Amino acid sequence: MNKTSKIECQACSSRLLGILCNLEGKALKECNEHKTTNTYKKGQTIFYEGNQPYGLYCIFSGRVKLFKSGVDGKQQIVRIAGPGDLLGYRALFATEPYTATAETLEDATICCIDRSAFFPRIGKNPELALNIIKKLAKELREAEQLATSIAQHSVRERMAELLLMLKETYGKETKKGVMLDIHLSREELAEMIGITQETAIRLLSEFKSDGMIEVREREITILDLKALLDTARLEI
Amino acid sequence: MNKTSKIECQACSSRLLGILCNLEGKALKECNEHKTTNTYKKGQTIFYEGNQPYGLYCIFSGRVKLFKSGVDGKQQIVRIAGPGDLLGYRALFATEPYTATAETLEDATICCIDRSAFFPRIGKNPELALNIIKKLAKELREAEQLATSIAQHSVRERMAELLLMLKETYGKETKKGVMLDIHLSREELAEMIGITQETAIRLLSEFKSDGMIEVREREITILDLKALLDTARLEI
DNA sequence: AAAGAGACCTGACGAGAATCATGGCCTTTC
DNA sequence: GAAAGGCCATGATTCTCGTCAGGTCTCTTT
Repeated sequence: MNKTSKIECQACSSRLLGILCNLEGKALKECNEHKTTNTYKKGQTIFYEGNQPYGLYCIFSGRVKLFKSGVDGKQQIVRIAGPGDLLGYRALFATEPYTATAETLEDATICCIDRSAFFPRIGKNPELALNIIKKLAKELREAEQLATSIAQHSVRERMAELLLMLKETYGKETKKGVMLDIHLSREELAEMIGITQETAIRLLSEFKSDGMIEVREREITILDLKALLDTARLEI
Repeated sequence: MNKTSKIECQACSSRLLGILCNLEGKALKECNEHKTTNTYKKGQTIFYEGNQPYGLYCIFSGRVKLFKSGVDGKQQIVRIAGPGDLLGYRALFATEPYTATAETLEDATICCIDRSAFFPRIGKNPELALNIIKKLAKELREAEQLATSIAQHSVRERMAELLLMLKETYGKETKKGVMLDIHLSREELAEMIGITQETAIRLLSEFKSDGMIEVREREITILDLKALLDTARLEI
């Protein structure tokens, strides 16, 4: 992690993507004054599960995975965040320690806003409060969906679901099909849906030989969307 | 479901337990004027997954389970709510349809506040907004915890965890140990942790013969807390 | 009293997925 | 250039837990 020249909130295009999109004027200036900008290499940890939050992280560039560690070192990825997303706000608002570890999936630039500069803003800015509420509501739905999926679906169904979910956020149309523009290892894919690395590899091989996807290195392209939807057994 | 004589928010002791605890004066009066009070028999449905929310439910008495239905009718209970808790606010704020079905576990009295009377309040009342944020943050943590638990822990560990979790909210100290003051069927216990009814029954029998718990009908008493903690393999 | 429904309990069996083990390929490091 | 380590791949084996099937008990209905 390195401190770099500060990114100015006022001119930050990433900010407009996330919760802080409605901040302006004085509020924005104040945020800007109470923050530092850091760069991280791929694989670096931003904060650890169990630590006390002392600030709010706002991603300028790069992607970050949030995961919980189990007893035997096994990890469960609960969320992937990108530009404009905030990190650690759940813990901050619940005034609890972090319940997950944040680690960069790629080289990243991330700002850290001092908690004392941010917290009081919520009361003064209804739009900000509503944005936070909406974001939390969305993440709650997704978390409940994940739990239900792990509990009720087979590993094959879950892998198909995962690819479809990744497509929503990272899908890029190409001539062949929809390419997933995010590089995750087989192990990380596995950790998102609570299966082992070996099983994930086997499933991807199956999907590949079934002609549903194409895999080159870590780049996955969905060739047959309909077959994948059938495999996921999702209604609609 | 029956309409009954309205419960006055101003005099409602259950309200103080939940998100609406800070409401007062004019705001409270307005809420009170735009709501109806209904009574439900045990096992009745309050709202269905997929429906559009048109109001906010506030529990006066009784307990409610929220669950998602899977493809083959299998249910996943995502939360249990009681007096003072709000229902359906996640969907309301995310402006989505309900993502779970709400059904009473006991006879219950529940008020329904018109959405148009509640929504604008958030902007005007920072404490209310902060309460909602905190509640969502807490539920998000619990949902992520559930997903991780189902993904990483054995059924035996999960059942021990579940009993410990129920103890936090519903535990009543008795001479023998801590009695869980909530009546759930074996199937409902199973649906909370993503296992089958048969497995749940087997596990409870095991726990009983190991002397960790005592079971009389649907009343479970924890006799050996330490053993249960060991079984759950939770790090304190 | 008989019949039916619903919750609880137990046993046998087998599929699904984890675990263990091994090898290949590629990149990094010395 | 050899060694080491990370990631991917595949086979063999193990075992957890779901499925199926049958049975008891209680309570309600006819």
